[in-house]
Amino acid sequence: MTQKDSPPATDFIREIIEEDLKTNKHGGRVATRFPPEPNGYLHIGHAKSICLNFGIAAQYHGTCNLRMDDTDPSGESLEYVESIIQDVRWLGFDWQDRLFYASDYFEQLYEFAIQLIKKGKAYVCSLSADEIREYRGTLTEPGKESPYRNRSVEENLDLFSRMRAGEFEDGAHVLRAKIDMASPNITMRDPILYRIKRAHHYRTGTRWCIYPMYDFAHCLSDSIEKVTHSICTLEFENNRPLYDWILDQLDVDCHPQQIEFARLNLSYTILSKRRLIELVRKGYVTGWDDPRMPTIAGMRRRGYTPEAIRNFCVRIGVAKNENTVDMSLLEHCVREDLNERAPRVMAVLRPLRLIIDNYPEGQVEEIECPNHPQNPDMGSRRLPFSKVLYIEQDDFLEKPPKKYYRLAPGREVRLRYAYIVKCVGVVKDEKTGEVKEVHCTCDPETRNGPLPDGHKVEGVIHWVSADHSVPAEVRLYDRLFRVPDPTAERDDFTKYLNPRSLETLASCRVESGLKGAAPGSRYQFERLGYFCVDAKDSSSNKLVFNRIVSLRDSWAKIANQQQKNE
RNA sequence: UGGGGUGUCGUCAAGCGGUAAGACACAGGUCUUUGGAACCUGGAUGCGGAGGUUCGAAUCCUCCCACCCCAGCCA
Repeated sequence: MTQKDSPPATDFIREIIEEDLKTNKHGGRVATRFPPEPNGYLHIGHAKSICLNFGIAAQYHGTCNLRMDDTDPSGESLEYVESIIQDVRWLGFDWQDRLFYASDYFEQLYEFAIQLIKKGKAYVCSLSADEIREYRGTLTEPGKESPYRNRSVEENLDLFSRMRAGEFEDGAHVLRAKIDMASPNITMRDPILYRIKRAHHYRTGTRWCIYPMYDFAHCLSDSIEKVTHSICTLEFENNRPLYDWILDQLDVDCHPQQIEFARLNLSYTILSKRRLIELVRKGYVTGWDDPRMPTIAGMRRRGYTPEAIRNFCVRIGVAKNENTVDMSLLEHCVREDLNERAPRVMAVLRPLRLIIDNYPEGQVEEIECPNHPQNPDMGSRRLPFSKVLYIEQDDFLEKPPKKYYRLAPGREVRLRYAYIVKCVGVVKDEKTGEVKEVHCTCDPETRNGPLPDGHKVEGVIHWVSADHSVPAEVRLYDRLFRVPDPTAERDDFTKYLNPRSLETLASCRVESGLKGAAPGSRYQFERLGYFCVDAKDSSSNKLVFNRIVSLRDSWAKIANQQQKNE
């Protein structure tokens, strides 16, 4: 972690841990774990959990394990494992040699199941899936006991070992805990512990045809790893009695405490694995690392920094309230970080030729430009200035509205770090009326200094020398969805996809120094926003930049209001 | 109509019986060679509602209301 990360705020989980430390509940030990299922990529919601678990471990001098919760072979894969490892590491966390897999515990878990059977606390049930559902009862009605509930220990042992041996069809039997079919908590109505599933597991291959369920595997995995605080999300609150029940029946020397917190929701995006997979599979995005995705991989490619994401996770807090955090807070954290560290650079996204009529043809001056106006330590560079420049199309308007103080006929504007120029003419396309060129004169006295008579120019615009700049493609990314909560209505969330979430600008011009920029490096394009060299598509022949986030644009706000008032 | 949770500013979120932190967003302003950044100011007489206890309640009690989760051989 860097120093600029805010100090970890306290929260109810840390309070519990501090209390436990005070009472020496776990011998002063703090051990957490982050247990993703490798069936999808990690997203910003996982980042909250990662920061919580690893953050707590670091803060209290404990440990945090990375554990693949891979108990359901369907959908799990090595690709996901590798992405998870990469993402957690990229976020800045280290589990040293404690990368674990629930699938590594299959043998132990099986033994625990035997123990349960021997204690008369589990039985093999031969009801069909439909029957089990019927027997389970409803929210308001108690369930019925399975006719197989009172099989003898011997029979259960025999059946269970034959389940493992592959003697039965998928679904023919399950192992169930013998708890209470009348429990008001449905989780406790003889929950299924093991199912027969002939599926290839990405790690254990075909060694197993029975797989433990989450409730059975999770608490025991925690216990095996000697976790002290098992932090999970709210939807598992109903499962906590079962978590405790299983550990209470078995002969284990570690009984972790499960604590639940509210998962993160973010406006203008979705954070459900199922839906993210749908976006990828149906091609709404280019992949898990599409820069519009709320995945760690997507945000990394977009140019977000781990520091910004960690800081965001600190600032959103940890509590039990259902919450939807404003996307603007994430964007704020990204700007805050990048403002400090991104070197400034000149880039013109939508070029408009600006010709300085009174500037000598062929003359080139070197203009000294600081790489960061507030931080001289970041040095400076020299930018070529010449008669023909490119400026931003937005920075010239023939009929400027009120409060517009950029270039317009007869108006003056400062070319950043260079001269003040005055617009003396416009060349338009005869047919379309489109402005093709802007002609200006410049006052040689004003080079990078105040006007001689002291009067100031309000507008400052960025520029690039036509002959000395290089072409680039810039991808302008915006929010993935056009509404704050795409899943609010029951209908298809994809209809709320923002059609303008990506705009590709193919003929941008950037200062030539950017030619050798390393993939992933981040810059502020002056007055526009923060951009990074796309790690996948950019090359020395074809520069490709991603817009990470725009600068706050108070002119856009004014212009918007003016439009509304009309 | 069962059980488990949660309700404090637009959004997060502190508060733990002594008189409503902070952040983002928003609105004004200062400054400015980024309409950026930075800085300043403004906002809940109010804590889901109604009662009660108390000198004193967001904090304790009672009742009510709203929302979320649970009926996968998913996690």
